[in-house]
Amino acid sequence: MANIVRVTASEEIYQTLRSEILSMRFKPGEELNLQLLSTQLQVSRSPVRDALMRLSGDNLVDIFPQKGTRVSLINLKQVEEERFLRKSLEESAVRKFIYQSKEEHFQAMERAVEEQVDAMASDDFVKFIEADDQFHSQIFSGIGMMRIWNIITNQGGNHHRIRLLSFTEKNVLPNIIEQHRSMVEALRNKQLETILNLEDKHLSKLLQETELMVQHYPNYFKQETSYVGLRLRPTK
Amino acid sequence: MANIVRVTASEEIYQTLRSEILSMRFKPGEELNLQLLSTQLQVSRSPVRDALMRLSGDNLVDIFPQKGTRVSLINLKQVEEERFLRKSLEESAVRKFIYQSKEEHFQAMERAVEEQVDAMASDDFVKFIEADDQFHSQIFSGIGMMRIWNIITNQGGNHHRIRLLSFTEKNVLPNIIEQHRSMVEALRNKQLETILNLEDKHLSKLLQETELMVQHYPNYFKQETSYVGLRLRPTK
DNA sequence: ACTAATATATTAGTATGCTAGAGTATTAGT
DNA sequence: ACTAATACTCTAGCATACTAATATATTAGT
Repeated sequence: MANIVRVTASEEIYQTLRSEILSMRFKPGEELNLQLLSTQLQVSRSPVRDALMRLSGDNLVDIFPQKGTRVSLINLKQVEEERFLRKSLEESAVRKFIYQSKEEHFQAMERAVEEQVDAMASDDFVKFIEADDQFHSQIFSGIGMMRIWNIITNQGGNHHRIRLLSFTEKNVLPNIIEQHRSMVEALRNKQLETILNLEDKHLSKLLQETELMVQHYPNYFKQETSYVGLRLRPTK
Repeated sequence: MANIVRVTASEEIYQTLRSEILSMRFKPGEELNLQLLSTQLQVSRSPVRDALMRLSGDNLVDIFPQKGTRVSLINLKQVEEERFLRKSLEESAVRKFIYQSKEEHFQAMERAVEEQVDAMASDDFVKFIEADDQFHSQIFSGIGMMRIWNIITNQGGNHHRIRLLSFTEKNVLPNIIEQHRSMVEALRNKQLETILNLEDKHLSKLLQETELMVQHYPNYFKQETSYVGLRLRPTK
C-alpha cells in the first residue's frame, strides 16, 4: 500500500459507486444487487451495504426492503429544490466572496475554465462537469466555507445528473465556458449585480433543456403522474 | 404493534439517539459505547452501528476507529457555516413565500408561537426549540420545499445545540417570541425589507450569546487552538 | 525509581449466518 | 383454459464471529 492513512473498504466503495452513478455509467433505475456487487468488489456484504445506505441518504439510490436496491430515478421536483439550494447559497457566497477574494482563487477558476476547454475538445463530459464543480467550489473555498459546498454537492445528485445529460445538447458547453469567463471578470471587478445576473442565467439555462431531456431519456425520470405504470396493457 | 408500516430497528435507534443528542441529554464529548448501547437497547451491534454511522454523517457524533465514538463537540466554525446555510436559504425562501403564502401557514405559525409561550412558562427549552423549528418550517412548507428545511435541520446540529444552551440566558426566550410575532405580521403584509431585517436580527442575536456559552460550558466546545490539550501538566 | 519492551483489553471494520417479507413459479382444482 | 393455493427464490435487516489497530497495563532491565 502506498498510503499511510487507512481508508476503509466501505468508504472506497461509497466513492466508487457514487462516481459511477453521478457519471451516469450506472443508469437511473438500474438495479444494484448487493450480493453481486460484493462478489464483484471482492468484499463481504457489510461494507457494500454501508455504502448503499450512505448513497440512499444522498438520494442517489432507493432501497426497497426485501425487494431490491436501484439507482434513483431523476426527480424533477428534487432537481428544482437542488437548484434552489445551490442558487441561494452561491448568491450569498458571492456577496461575501467579492470582499475577501484572493488572487489564487481567480487563478484556480481560470485553470478550471481551461480544463473545460480541453474537456469540450475531447467530448469528455464527465471531465467537463468535474472542472465545472472545481470552478464553483472556488467561491466557497474563497470564503472558507467548504462545508457549504460539500452540502451542495452531496445533496445535488439529481441536478448533477440532468446537467450532465444536458451537455449533449448543442451550444451548452461553449455557453458555460463563456459565462464562466464573464463571471471571473465580474468577480475580479467586484461587479455584484453583473455576477448575480450571470449566476441566475447560468443556473436557469437548464430549465430550457429539461423538457428535451425528459423526452430523450424518459425512463431516466420519475413520472409525477403515478398512473403511468399501471396500464401496461391497453384496455382493448 | 399499533402501526402497519414497518420501521426498522436501525431507524428507531437513529431517531432516539439523535433526539438525545440534540436535546443535550447526551452531552457533547460524551462517549457512546457501541457494545453498551446495543445491550441497553436489546439489539445487536448492527442497527446501532448503522445509526451511529448516520449520526456521524450529520456531524453529531465523531467515530474514532479502534478508539471509540463520542458525541461531537460543538464546533464554532461549523456553527457559523450552519448559520450561513440557514440564513441564505431562509431569506430566499421568504422572498418566494410572500408571493404564495396561504392562511393555513400563518395560522400554523401563530400556533407555534403560542406553543413557545407555553414552553417558556414551564421552562421547557426542548419544547420551545421544537416549536421554534415548527415556526420556521412553515416558510418552507409554504413554498413546497420541505426537503430544503430538512437539509437545514439535518445539517444544523451544532447551531441547534448552542441555541438550546442560549435559552438559559435571560430575555432570550421573550425576545424570540416577540420577533416571531413581528415576523408573522410582516409576512402577512408582504413587507419584504422588514422581514429580512427581522431574519437577520433573529439569527445574529446568537452571536452575542456565544462567548458567554463558551465560558459557561467550556468542555462542550471544540477548541480552535489545538495545543490546549497538550499541556495538561504545567511546565513548572 | 525509571525507561523500554511486552502482554492484555477494547474498539470499529469486516465476514458470514440467519430471518422474515415480498415477488415469482408451480401445482392443484375446477 | 383459468383461478387459487402453495412452494420456491431472492432480498434487506439483524445477529454473531472474527480481525486488526490502538490504548493501557504489566513486566523486565538498568
